[in-house]
Amino acid sequence: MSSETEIQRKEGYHHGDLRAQLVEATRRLVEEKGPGQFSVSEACRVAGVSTAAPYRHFKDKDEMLAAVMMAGMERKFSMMRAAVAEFPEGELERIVQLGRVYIRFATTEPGVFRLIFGLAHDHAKREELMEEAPRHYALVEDEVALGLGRDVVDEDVKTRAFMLWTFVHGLSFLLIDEKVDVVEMPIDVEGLLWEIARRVMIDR
Amino acid sequence: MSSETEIQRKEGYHHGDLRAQLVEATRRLVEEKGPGQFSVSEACRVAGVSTAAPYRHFKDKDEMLAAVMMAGMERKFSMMRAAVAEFPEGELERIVQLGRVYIRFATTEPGVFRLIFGLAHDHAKREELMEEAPRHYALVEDEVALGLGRDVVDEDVKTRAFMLWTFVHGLSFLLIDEKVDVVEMPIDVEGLLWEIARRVMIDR
DNA sequence: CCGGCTATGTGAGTGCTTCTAACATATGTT
DNA sequence: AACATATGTTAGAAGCACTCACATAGCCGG
Repeated sequence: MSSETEIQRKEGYHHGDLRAQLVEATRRLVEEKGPGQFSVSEACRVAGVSTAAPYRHFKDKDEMLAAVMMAGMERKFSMMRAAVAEFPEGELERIVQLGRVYIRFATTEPGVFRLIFGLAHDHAKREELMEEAPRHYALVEDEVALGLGRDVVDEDVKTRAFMLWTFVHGLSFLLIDEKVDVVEMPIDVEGLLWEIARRVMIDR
Repeated sequence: MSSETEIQRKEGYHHGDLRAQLVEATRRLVEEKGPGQFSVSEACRVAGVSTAAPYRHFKDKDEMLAAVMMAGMERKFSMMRAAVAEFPEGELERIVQLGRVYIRFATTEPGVFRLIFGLAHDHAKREELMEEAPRHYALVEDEVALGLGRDVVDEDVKTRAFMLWTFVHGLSFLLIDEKVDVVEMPIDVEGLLWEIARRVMIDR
Protein backbone atom coordinates (compact mmCIF):
# COMPACT_ATOMS: atom_id res chain seq x y z
CA MET A 1 0.00 0.00 0.00
CA SER A 2 1.95 2.97 -1.20
CA SER A 3 0.63 6.50 -0.96
CA GLU A 4 -0.28 6.18 -4.62
CA THR A 5 -2.95 3.64 -3.78
CA GLU A 6 -6.26 4.55 -5.27
CA ILE A 7 -9.05 5.20 -2.83
CA GLN A 8 -11.69 2.87 -4.27
CA ARG A 9 -13.24 4.14 -7.44
CA LYS A 10 -16.58 3.29 -8.90
CA GLU A 11 -15.88 1.90 -12.37
CA GLY A 12 -16.82 4.11 -15.27
CA TYR A 13 -16.52 7.66 -16.38
CA HIS A 14 -18.09 9.23 -13.30
CA HIS A 15 -17.19 8.62 -9.71
CA GLY A 16 -19.32 7.91 -6.70
CA ASP A 17 -18.41 11.04 -4.81
CA LEU A 18 -15.21 12.53 -6.12
CA ARG A 19 -15.36 15.55 -3.86
CA ALA A 20 -15.30 13.44 -0.69
CA GLN A 21 -12.60 11.21 -2.13
CA LEU A 22 -10.42 14.20 -2.97
CA VAL A 23 -10.85 15.65 0.50
CA GLU A 24 -9.80 12.35 2.01
CA ALA A 25 -6.83 12.06 -0.35
CA THR A 26 -5.82 15.61 0.54
CA ARG A 27 -6.06 14.89 4.25
CA ARG A 28 -3.96 11.76 3.90
CA LEU A 29 -1.27 13.48 1.86
CA VAL A 30 -1.15 16.47 4.20
CA GLU A 31 -0.43 14.05 7.03
CA GLU A 32 2.08 12.01 5.06
CA LYS A 33 4.11 14.75 3.41
CA GLY A 34 3.17 17.86 5.35
CA PRO A 35 0.92 20.75 4.29
CA GLY A 36 3.68 22.47 2.35
CA GLN A 37 4.57 19.40 0.32
CA PHE A 38 1.00 18.54 -0.66
CA SER A 39 0.24 18.77 -4.38
CA VAL A 40 -3.07 18.63 -6.21
CA SER A 41 -1.59 16.36 -8.87
CA GLU A 42 -0.69 13.78 -6.28
CA ALA A 43 -4.18 13.87 -4.81
CA CYS A 44 -5.47 13.22 -8.33
CA ARG A 45 -3.20 10.22 -8.70
CA VAL A 46 -4.44 8.86 -5.37
CA ALA A 47 -8.07 9.40 -6.35
CA GLY A 48 -7.39 8.03 -9.82
CA VAL A 49 -8.60 11.01 -11.85
CA SER A 50 -7.08 13.54 -14.20
CA THR A 51 -5.46 16.70 -12.84
CA ALA A 52 -8.31 18.82 -14.13
CA ALA A 53 -11.03 16.96 -12.25
CA PRO A 54 -10.68 18.74 -8.86
CA TYR A 55 -11.54 22.08 -10.42
CA ARG A 56 -15.14 20.93 -10.91
CA HIS A 57 -15.42 20.74 -7.10
CA PHE A 58 -12.95 23.31 -5.77
CA LYS A 59 -11.94 26.76 -6.91
CA ASP A 60 -8.27 26.05 -6.36
CA LYS A 61 -5.73 24.22 -4.23
CA ASP A 62 -6.40 26.41 -1.18
CA GLU A 63 -10.07 25.55 -1.24
CA MET A 64 -9.18 21.85 -1.10
CA LEU A 65 -7.01 22.47 1.92
CA ALA A 66 -9.73 24.60 3.50
CA ALA A 67 -12.15 21.68 3.25
CA VAL A 68 -9.68 19.53 5.17
CA MET A 69 -9.27 22.28 7.75
CA MET A 70 -13.02 22.57 8.32
CA ALA A 71 -13.42 18.83 8.75
CA GLY A 72 -10.50 18.80 11.20
CA MET A 73 -11.91 21.61 13.29
CA GLU A 74 -15.26 19.91 13.56
CA ARG A 75 -13.55 16.67 14.58
CA LYS A 76 -11.61 18.50 17.27
CA PHE A 77 -14.69 20.36 18.50
CA SER A 78 -16.76 17.24 19.04
CA MET A 79 -13.83 15.57 20.81
CA MET A 80 -13.59 18.53 23.16
CA ARG A 81 -17.29 18.44 23.98
CA ALA A 82 -17.18 14.71 24.63
CA ALA A 83 -14.04 14.92 26.77
CA VAL A 84 -15.48 17.63 29.02
CA ALA A 85 -18.67 15.66 29.61
CA GLU A 86 -16.74 12.82 31.26
CA PHE A 87 -16.34 14.77 34.49
CA PRO A 88 -18.74 16.73 36.73
CA GLU A 89 -19.22 20.45 36.12
CA GLY A 90 -16.72 22.66 37.88
CA GLU A 91 -14.08 19.98 38.36
CA LEU A 92 -10.54 20.98 37.41
CA GLU A 93 -10.10 17.84 35.36
CA ARG A 94 -12.62 19.15 32.82
CA ILE A 95 -10.11 21.85 31.98
CA VAL A 96 -7.28 19.34 31.90
CA GLN A 97 -9.42 17.33 29.50
CA LEU A 98 -9.65 20.25 27.09
CA GLY A 99 -5.87 20.47 27.10
CA ARG A 100 -5.55 16.72 26.57
CA VAL A 101 -7.77 16.83 23.50
CA TYR A 102 -5.89 19.81 22.06
CA ILE A 103 -2.54 18.07 22.51
CA ARG A 104 -3.82 14.72 21.29
CA PHE A 105 -5.27 16.29 18.17
CA ALA A 106 -2.01 18.09 17.44
CA THR A 107 0.13 14.99 17.94
CA THR A 108 -2.11 12.51 16.12
CA GLU A 109 -2.91 14.83 13.21
CA PRO A 110 0.07 17.20 13.05
CA GLY A 111 -0.44 17.90 9.37
CA VAL A 112 -4.02 19.06 9.78
CA PHE A 113 -3.13 20.89 12.99
CA ARG A 114 -0.40 22.84 11.21
CA LEU A 115 -2.81 23.51 8.38
CA ILE A 116 -5.34 25.01 10.78
CA PHE A 117 -2.99 27.00 12.96
CA GLY A 118 0.42 27.12 11.38
CA LEU A 119 0.67 28.57 7.93
CA ALA A 120 -0.51 32.01 6.94
CA HIS A 121 -3.93 31.61 5.34
CA ASP A 122 -5.33 35.06 4.61
CA HIS A 123 -7.01 33.63 1.56
CA ALA A 124 -10.11 31.59 0.80
CA LYS A 125 -12.61 30.14 3.24
CA ARG A 126 -11.41 32.45 5.95
CA GLU A 127 -14.96 33.43 6.74
CA GLU A 128 -16.13 29.90 7.36
CA LEU A 129 -13.13 29.18 9.54
CA MET A 130 -13.41 32.44 11.43
CA GLU A 131 -17.00 31.61 12.30
CA GLU A 132 -16.06 28.17 13.56
CA ALA A 133 -13.17 29.15 15.84
CA PRO A 134 -15.09 31.27 18.40
CA ARG A 135 -17.39 28.32 19.12
CA HIS A 136 -14.36 26.30 20.22
CA TYR A 137 -13.00 29.10 22.30
CA ALA A 138 -16.34 29.79 24.01
CA LEU A 139 -16.20 26.22 25.28
CA VAL A 140 -12.93 26.97 27.04
CA GLU A 141 -14.23 30.21 28.52
CA ASP A 142 -17.36 28.49 29.81
CA GLU A 143 -15.30 25.79 31.49
CA VAL A 144 -13.07 28.35 33.18
CA ALA A 145 -16.13 30.19 34.49
CA LEU A 146 -17.56 26.93 35.79
CA GLY A 147 -14.27 26.02 37.42
CA LEU A 148 -14.17 29.34 39.24
CA GLY A 149 -17.82 29.06 40.25
CA ARG A 150 -18.77 32.13 38.25
CA ASP A 151 -21.98 32.38 36.31
CA VAL A 152 -20.68 34.94 33.82
CA VAL A 153 -17.64 35.19 31.57
CA ASP A 154 -16.00 38.30 33.00
CA GLU A 155 -12.62 39.85 32.23
CA ASP A 156 -10.83 37.64 34.74
CA VAL A 157 -12.33 34.51 33.22
CA LYS A 158 -11.35 35.65 29.74
CA THR A 159 -7.78 36.30 30.78
CA ARG A 160 -7.41 32.90 32.40
CA ALA A 161 -8.99 31.15 29.41
CA PHE A 162 -6.59 32.93 27.12
CA MET A 163 -3.60 31.89 29.25
CA LEU A 164 -4.71 28.28 29.09
CA TRP A 165 -5.22 28.39 25.34
CA THR A 166 -1.86 30.05 24.82
CA PHE A 167 -0.16 27.37 26.84
CA VAL A 168 -1.61 24.29 25.17
CA HIS A 169 -1.21 25.95 21.79
CA GLY A 170 2.48 26.52 22.41
CA LEU A 171 2.96 23.05 23.83
CA SER A 172 1.32 21.52 20.77
CA PHE A 173 3.73 23.25 18.41
CA LEU A 174 6.78 22.42 20.47
CA LEU A 175 5.74 18.76 20.53
CA ILE A 176 5.00 18.33 16.83
CA ASP A 177 7.98 20.38 15.65
CA GLU A 178 10.25 18.22 17.77
CA LYS A 179 11.60 21.35 19.35
CA VAL A 180 11.49 19.60 22.72
CA ASP A 181 14.72 17.89 21.69
CA VAL A 182 16.55 21.02 22.76
CA VAL A 183 15.34 20.44 26.29
CA GLU A 184 17.34 17.59 27.74
CA MET A 185 14.38 16.44 29.78
CA PRO A 186 11.55 14.07 28.85
CA ILE A 187 8.38 16.10 28.76
CA ASP A 188 5.66 14.87 31.11
CA VAL A 189 2.70 16.26 29.21
CA GLU A 190 0.11 14.96 31.66
CA GLY A 191 1.94 16.48 34.62
CA LEU A 192 2.38 19.78 32.80
CA LEU A 193 -1.31 20.03 31.97
CA TRP A 194 -2.26 19.66 35.64
CA GLU A 195 0.50 22.03 36.73
CA ILE A 196 -0.66 24.72 34.34
CA ALA A 197 -4.33 24.22 35.04
CA ARG A 198 -3.63 24.73 38.76
CA ARG A 199 -1.37 27.73 38.34
CA VAL A 200 -3.82 29.49 36.06
CA MET A 201 -6.95 28.66 38.03
CA ILE A 202 -5.72 29.56 41.54
CA ASP A 203 -6.07 33.06 42.96
CA ARG A 204 -2.76 34.59 43.82
CA MET B 1 9.90 50.56 -4.96
CA SER B 2 8.19 47.29 -5.76
CA SER B 3 9.32 43.98 -4.38
CA GLU B 4 11.03 43.44 -7.68
CA THR B 5 13.49 46.19 -6.93
CA GLU B 6 17.04 45.07 -7.44
CA ILE B 7 19.24 45.12 -4.38
CA GLN B 8 22.16 47.18 -5.70
CA ARG B 9 24.32 45.25 -8.09
CA LYS B 10 27.92 45.85 -9.00
CA GLU B 11 27.98 46.34 -12.75
CA GLY B 12 29.49 43.54 -14.79
CA TYR B 13 29.37 39.81 -15.09
CA HIS B 14 30.23 39.06 -11.49
CA HIS B 15 28.62 40.49 -8.39
CA GLY B 16 30.09 41.92 -5.27
CA ASP B 17 28.72 39.31 -2.93
CA LEU B 18 25.84 37.48 -4.52
CA ARG B 19 25.44 35.07 -1.63
CA ALA B 20 24.72 37.85 0.86
CA GLN B 21 22.44 39.60 -1.60
CA LEU B 22 20.46 36.41 -2.17
CA VAL B 23 20.09 35.83 1.56
CA GLU B 24 18.79 39.36 1.99
CA ALA B 25 16.41 38.99 -0.95
CA THR B 26 15.17 35.71 0.51
CA ARG B 27 14.61 37.28 3.92
CA ARG B 28 12.68 40.17 2.39
CA LEU B 29 10.48 37.93 0.29
CA VAL B 30 9.80 35.57 3.18
CA GLU B 31 8.53 38.55 5.15
CA GLU B 32 6.53 40.01 2.28
CA LYS B 33 4.87 36.87 0.91
CA GLY B 34 5.32 34.33 3.67
CA PRO B 35 7.69 31.35 3.82
CA GLY B 36 5.37 29.12 1.78
CA GLN B 37 5.02 31.62 -1.04
CA PHE B 38 8.71 32.34 -1.42
CA SER B 39 10.27 31.28 -4.73
CA VAL B 40 13.88 31.09 -5.80
CA SER B 41 13.06 32.65 -9.16
CA GLU B 42 11.67 35.73 -7.48
CA ALA B 43 14.76 36.09 -5.31
CA CYS B 44 16.79 35.96 -8.53
CA ARG B 45 14.69 38.72 -10.06
CA VAL B 46 15.24 40.84 -6.96
CA ALA B 47 18.98 40.21 -6.99
CA GLY B 48 19.09 40.73 -10.75
CA VAL B 49 20.66 37.42 -11.72
CA SER B 50 19.64 34.36 -13.70
CA THR B 51 17.72 31.54 -12.04
CA ALA B 52 20.76 29.28 -12.18
CA ALA B 53 23.00 31.61 -10.18
CA PRO B 54 21.90 30.67 -6.64
CA TYR B 55 23.02 27.08 -7.16
CA ARG B 56 26.66 28.19 -7.10
CA HIS B 57 26.11 29.27 -3.48
CA PHE B 58 23.36 27.01 -2.15
CA LYS B 59 22.56 23.34 -2.65
CA ASP B 60 18.87 24.05 -3.06
CA LYS B 61 15.95 26.24 -2.00
CA ASP B 62 15.91 24.82 1.52
CA GLU B 63 19.53 25.78 2.04
CA MET B 64 18.71 29.39 1.13
CA LEU B 65 15.92 29.40 3.68
CA ALA B 66 18.19 27.77 6.25
CA ALA B 67 20.66 30.65 5.86
CA VAL B 68 17.86 33.10 6.65
CA MET B 69 16.85 30.99 9.64
CA MET B 70 20.38 30.97 11.07
CA ALA B 71 20.74 34.72 10.72
CA GLY B 72 17.36 35.21 12.40
CA MET B 73 18.21 32.99 15.33
CA GLU B 74 21.47 34.81 15.92
CA ARG B 75 19.64 38.14 15.78
CA LYS B 76 17.12 36.92 18.33
CA PHE B 77 19.80 35.49 20.60
CA SER B 78 21.78 38.71 20.85
CA MET B 79 18.57 40.64 21.51
CA MET B 80 17.74 38.29 24.36
CA ARG B 81 21.17 38.67 25.92
CA ALA B 82 21.01 42.44 25.68
CA ALA B 83 17.48 42.62 27.06
CA VAL B 84 18.32 40.57 30.13
CA ALA B 85 21.34 42.69 30.93
CA GLU B 86 19.18 45.78 31.43
CA PHE B 87 18.01 44.58 34.86
CA PRO B 88 19.82 43.25 37.94
CA GLU B 89 20.32 39.51 38.32
CA GLY B 90 17.46 37.68 39.94
CA GLU B 91 14.84 40.33 39.23
CA LEU B 92 11.58 39.04 37.77
CA GLU B 93 11.69 41.63 35.01
CA ARG B 94 14.66 39.84 33.44
CA ILE B 95 12.32 36.95 32.72
CA VAL B 96 9.65 39.30 31.46
CA GLN B 97 12.31 40.77 29.18
CA LEU B 98 12.99 37.38 27.61
CA GLY B 99 9.30 37.07 26.85
CA ARG B 100 9.19 40.59 25.44
CA VAL B 101 12.02 39.85 23.02
CA TYR B 102 10.44 36.57 21.92
CA ILE B 103 7.11 38.26 21.22
CA ARG B 104 8.72 41.27 19.57
CA PHE B 105 10.78 39.08 17.28
CA ALA B 106 7.71 37.06 16.31
CA THR B 107 5.59 40.13 15.59
CA THR B 108 8.22 42.20 13.78
CA GLU B 109 9.59 39.27 11.73
CA PRO B 110 6.67 36.86 11.47
CA GLY B 111 7.97 35.36 8.25
CA VAL B 112 11.34 34.42 9.70
CA PHE B 113 9.74 33.35 12.96
CA ARG B 114 7.42 30.96 11.14
CA LEU B 115 10.38 29.74 9.12
CA ILE B 116 12.29 28.89 12.30
CA PHE B 117 9.47 27.40 14.31
CA GLY B 118 6.51 26.81 12.09
CA LEU B 119 7.01 24.59 9.10
CA ALA B 120 8.30 21.04 9.21
CA HIS B 121 12.00 21.17 8.38
CA ASP B 122 13.46 17.70 8.73
CA HIS B 123 15.81 18.49 5.90
CA ALA B 124 19.05 20.36 5.39
CA LYS B 125 21.00 22.40 7.91
CA ARG B 126 19.17 20.73 10.75
CA GLU B 127 22.44 20.09 12.52
CA GLU B 128 23.51 23.71 12.53
CA LEU B 129 20.11 24.79 13.76
CA MET B 130 19.87 22.08 16.38
CA GLU B 131 23.19 23.19 17.81
CA GLU B 132 22.06 26.79 18.01
CA ALA B 133 18.71 26.24 19.74
CA PRO B 134 19.97 24.83 23.08
CA ARG B 135 22.12 27.93 23.59
CA HIS B 136 18.97 30.06 23.50
CA TYR B 137 17.13 27.78 25.82
CA ALA B 138 19.98 27.59 28.32
CA LEU B 139 19.66 31.33 28.69
CA VAL B 140 16.05 30.92 29.82
CA GLU B 141 16.92 28.14 32.25
CA ASP B 142 19.72 30.20 33.76
CA GLU B 143 17.41 33.14 34.30
CA VAL B 144 14.80 30.97 35.99
CA ALA B 145 17.45 29.57 38.32
CA LEU B 146 18.65 33.08 39.11
CA GLY B 147 15.12 34.25 39.75
CA LEU B 148 14.53 31.43 42.21
CA GLY B 149 17.87 32.03 43.90
CA ARG B 150 19.14 28.59 42.92
CA ASP B 151 22.71 28.00 41.82
CA VAL B 152 21.95 24.91 39.77
CA VAL B 153 19.46 24.07 37.02
CA ASP B 154 17.47 21.32 38.72
CA GLU B 155 14.30 19.55 37.60
CA ASP B 156 12.06 22.22 39.10
CA VAL B 157 13.93 24.96 37.26
CA LYS B 158 13.71 23.04 34.01
CA THR B 159 9.98 22.53 34.37
CA ARG B 160 9.35 26.21 35.06
CA ALA B 161 11.58 27.28 32.16
CA PHE B 162 9.69 24.96 29.87
CA MET B 163 6.36 26.36 31.01
CA LEU B 164 7.55 29.89 30.27
CA TRP B 165 8.87 28.93 26.86
CA THR B 166 5.67 27.11 26.02
CA PHE B 167 3.62 30.14 26.95
CA VAL B 168 5.49 32.78 24.96
CA HIS B 169 5.79 30.39 22.06
CA GLY B 170 2.05 29.87 21.96
CA LEU B 171 1.35 33.57 22.41
CA SER B 172 3.66 34.39 19.52
CA PHE B 173 1.79 32.11 17.14
CA LEU B 174 -1.62 33.32 18.25
CA LEU B 175 -0.52 36.92 17.69
CA ILE B 176 1.02 36.50 14.24
CA ASP B 177 -1.68 34.16 12.96
CA GLU B 178 -4.29 36.70 13.97
CA LYS B 179 -6.06 33.98 15.90
CA VAL B 180 -6.63 36.46 18.72
CA ASP B 181 -9.48 37.84 16.64
CA VAL B 182 -11.60 34.99 17.96
CA VAL B 183 -11.17 36.40 21.45
CA GLU B 184 -13.40 39.43 21.73
CA MET B 185 -10.92 41.11 24.05
CA PRO B 186 -7.92 43.27 23.25
CA ILE B 187 -4.85 41.33 24.34
CA ASP B 188 -2.68 43.13 26.87
CA VAL B 189 0.60 41.41 26.03
CA GLU B 190 2.60 43.31 28.62
CA GLY B 191 0.13 42.44 31.37
CA LEU B 192 0.02 38.82 30.31
CA LEU B 193 3.79 38.47 30.38
CA TRP B 194 3.93 39.70 33.99
CA GLU B 195 0.94 37.56 34.96
CA ILE B 196 2.51 34.42 33.56
CA ALA B 197 5.97 35.18 34.91
CA ARG B 198 4.45 35.52 38.39
CA ARG B 199 2.26 32.45 38.20
CA VAL B 200 5.11 30.28 36.96
CA MET B 201 7.76 31.61 39.35
CA ILE B 202 5.78 31.52 42.60
CA ASP B 203 5.71 28.43 44.81
CA ARG B 204 2.26 27.06 45.30
C1' DC C 1 52.68 40.06 -18.92
C1' DC C 2 50.72 35.91 -19.84
C1' DG C 3 48.66 31.15 -19.64
C1' DG C 4 45.83 28.55 -17.29
C1' DC C 5 43.01 27.30 -13.06
C1' DT C 6 39.10 28.05 -10.38
C1' DA C 7 35.08 30.56 -9.01
C1' DT C 8 31.01 32.32 -10.47
C1' DG C 9 28.01 33.80 -13.79
C1' DT C 10 24.51 32.63 -18.22
C1' DG C 11 21.17 30.24 -21.57
C1' DA C 12 18.76 26.48 -22.70
C1' DG C 13 16.31 22.60 -21.37
C1' DT C 14 13.79 18.85 -18.23
C1' DG C 15 10.18 17.54 -15.70
C1' DC C 16 7.31 18.91 -12.28
C1' DT C 17 3.57 21.99 -10.78
C1' DT C 18 -1.34 24.82 -10.85
C1' DC C 19 -4.92 26.04 -13.49
C1' DT C 20 -7.77 26.93 -18.00
C1' DA C 21 -10.23 25.84 -22.28
C1' DA C 22 -12.50 22.99 -25.37
C1' DC C 23 -14.48 18.78 -25.71
C1' DA C 24 -16.89 14.21 -24.15
C1' DT C 25 -19.94 11.52 -21.53
C1' DA C 26 -23.12 10.45 -18.09
C1' DT C 27 -27.50 11.68 -15.46
C1' DG C 28 -32.01 13.28 -14.81
C1' DT C 29 -36.15 15.94 -16.36
C1' DT C 30 -39.86 16.73 -19.22
C1' DA D 1 -36.35 10.43 -26.85
C1' DA D 2 -34.21 15.00 -26.41
C1' DC D 3 -32.08 18.24 -24.14
C1' DA D 4 -29.72 20.58 -20.07
C1' DT D 5 -26.61 20.11 -16.64
C1' DA D 6 -23.11 17.99 -13.99
C1' DT D 7 -18.84 16.01 -14.14
C1' DG D 8 -15.32 13.84 -16.29
C1' DT D 9 -11.17 14.07 -20.19
C1' DT D 10 -7.13 15.75 -23.09
C1' DA D 11 -4.15 19.44 -24.40
C1' DG D 12 -1.73 23.24 -23.29
C1' DA D 13 -0.06 27.75 -21.00
C1' DA D 14 2.71 29.71 -17.54
C1' DG D 15 5.64 29.20 -13.57
C1' DC D 16 8.45 26.53 -10.61
C1' DA D 17 13.17 24.00 -8.93
C1' DC D 18 16.99 22.36 -10.64
C1' DT D 19 20.87 20.63 -14.17
C1' DC D 20 24.22 20.91 -17.82
C1' DA D 21 27.22 22.84 -21.10
C1' DC D 22 29.31 26.96 -21.88
C1' DA D 23 31.25 31.88 -20.89
C1' DT D 24 33.79 35.08 -18.38
C1' DA D 25 36.15 37.19 -14.50
C1' DG D 26 39.64 37.18 -11.00
C1' DC D 27 43.87 35.21 -9.43
C1' DC D 28 48.40 32.94 -9.21
C1' DG D 29 52.91 31.10 -10.64
C1' DG D 30 56.29 31.69 -14.06
